[in-house]
Amino acid sequence: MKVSEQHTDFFHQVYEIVRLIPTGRVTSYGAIAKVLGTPKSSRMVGWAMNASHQDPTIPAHRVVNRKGLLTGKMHFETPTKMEELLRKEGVIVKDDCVQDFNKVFWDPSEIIQ
DNA sequence: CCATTGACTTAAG
DNA sequence: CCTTAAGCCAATG
Repeated sequence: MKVSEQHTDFFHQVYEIVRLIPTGRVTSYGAIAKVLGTPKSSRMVGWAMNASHQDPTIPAHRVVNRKGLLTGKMHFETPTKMEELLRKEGVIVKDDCVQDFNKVFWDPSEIIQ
């Protein structure tokens, strides 16, 4: 494997997990980072999302911060695209914040078991 | 090469 | 719940 690629293994693993997020559910950057074994590298998850534009199959709108705040909405095609997509999937969004975050939150560690 | 930034999180006060 | 501070590391200037 070549290491001097644009995407590291970390990025690739982030993409895989994000793709596995069920419709109508969301998860956090930290949860993903934790599953990957680097809980302190949640920023890199966010950076991976920023680079995920190269791959449209990645539902980046299902990834929010630990408070359920749509911090990355401004990086979409339009600032409102993220919450529009979430609402379409049944996620209640109020003031850029996911309501009932505890209910819709999806822990990536469930698929690892 | 050094400094700053950023779709973050945790701990402590 | 709010503010600081620290940790994290790729990307950018």
